Amino acid sequence: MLSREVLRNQRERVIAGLASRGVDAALLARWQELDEARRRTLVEVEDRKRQRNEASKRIGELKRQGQAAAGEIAEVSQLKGEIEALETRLAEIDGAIGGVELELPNLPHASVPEGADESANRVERVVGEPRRFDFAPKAHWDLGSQLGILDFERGAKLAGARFTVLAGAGAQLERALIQLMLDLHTGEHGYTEILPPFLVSAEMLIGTGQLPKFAADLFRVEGRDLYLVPTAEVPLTNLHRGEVLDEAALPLRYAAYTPCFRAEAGSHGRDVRGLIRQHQFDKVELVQIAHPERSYAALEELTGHAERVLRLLELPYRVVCLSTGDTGFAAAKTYDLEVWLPGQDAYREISSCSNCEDFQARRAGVRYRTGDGKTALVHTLNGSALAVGRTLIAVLENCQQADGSVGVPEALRPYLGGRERITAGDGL
RNA sequence: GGAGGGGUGGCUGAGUGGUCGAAAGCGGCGGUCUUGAAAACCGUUGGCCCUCCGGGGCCCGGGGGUUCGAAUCCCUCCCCCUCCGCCA
Repeated sequence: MLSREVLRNQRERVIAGLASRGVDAALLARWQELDEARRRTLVEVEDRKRQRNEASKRIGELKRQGQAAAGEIAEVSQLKGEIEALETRLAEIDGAIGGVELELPNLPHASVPEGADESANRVERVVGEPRRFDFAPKAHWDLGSQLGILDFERGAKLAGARFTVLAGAGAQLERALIQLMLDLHTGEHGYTEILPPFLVSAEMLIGTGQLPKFAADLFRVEGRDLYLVPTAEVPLTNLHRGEVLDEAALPLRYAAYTPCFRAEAGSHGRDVRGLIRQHQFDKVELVQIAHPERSYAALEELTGHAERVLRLLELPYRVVCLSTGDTGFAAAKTYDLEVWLPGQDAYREISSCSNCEDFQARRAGVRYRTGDGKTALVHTLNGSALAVGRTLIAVLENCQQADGSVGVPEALRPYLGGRERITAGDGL
């Protein structure tokens, strides 16, 4: 949510920012109309209430003195009707303006490249060099199937398309990656590990911005106000919902492993093969709740923490700053980490690190107390570090050998009982 | 799933229809005293919204109702606690 103060008083910035993200200008005009109506009505209803309160007070005094108060009672009765009507109107306006506000995306940071889609994204740096193969590298779906560690058929049998079974060394590799990432972030990067609920209420999803706009991407539990988490960002960012935090405690850093569940109604036909786009995948997520003055430094730091995993695994990647049109709903600035996948001869997204500034904090009511005793909204950041399924893909494709086996990266071996190689027969 | 008891300010806790945004204590902040600190004493101490910057409105778990008037009465939802049942 954008602040009403900004929406009212920084018109040009808001118009330009929303336009660069492809938001219809009519939505903003509608907001302005509602805001004016709301304030008019509020002043009116509050004036009536003041009159009513004064009259009620007089009634109390008169009654205590044993005097009649018929005139005052009639006055209040009259005011009551007026107040009711005004409050009904105010509630309608509030509902409407709140609805508009929940649909408005965050404004992009000044450093974000302008553009309608990913073609305008800016490559910040390229790290590591794609390995040269002296054989034709396979895609992970062939590699994994042949090793018996990825079973797409049985995944589909159990739950349908976009579900996969990991078996044997595949399942162990997934678990090892999770462990490696959590150990790194908690041990070296100062994050507190959290194991949150995997189901959350609609309120939490409104807090982080998935609802009300993107309900179609979520799995909902039938008959309940509960959703499967699409990312641990949701429970982690909402962890301090409604709280006033101690300024000295900032930034708070949280890391969590969760499975993530995405219905992704709009993705039919994209990445249908392999593990890239699944209804269920594992992710280790980082969240920082930061002081507003230090949130952009925190974004660089957090992105570095995600990169650290790729470096440890010796996977080539690049860092991309998303353009205004490609940046997600809640974010002001996002870096994507794209890992090199030799099987697809392309860089593919493996992490997304965002500064949401106060956009989510306003929705979720996360504040801190300032030096002068006031409260102010925190800034929230989140990043995948990393998407585990895609990391597994990257390991398989980058570390594959001519004979179809896969070498285990050095850093991962302690988590796999010293195993150096995955070969046929290590799965189903 | 069944039975009962509760949700009041940073915390403990009083308040059962009117001057209650709310006693008291603790904590916090400021001051007096002190070489300094503690103790003692005095004062102060919630949030949100609107504003013609004078002020005004709202908030006692959420929502609704009764009433001229609700922290207080009624309905409903949520959460917490105790006991029983079930269960990993």
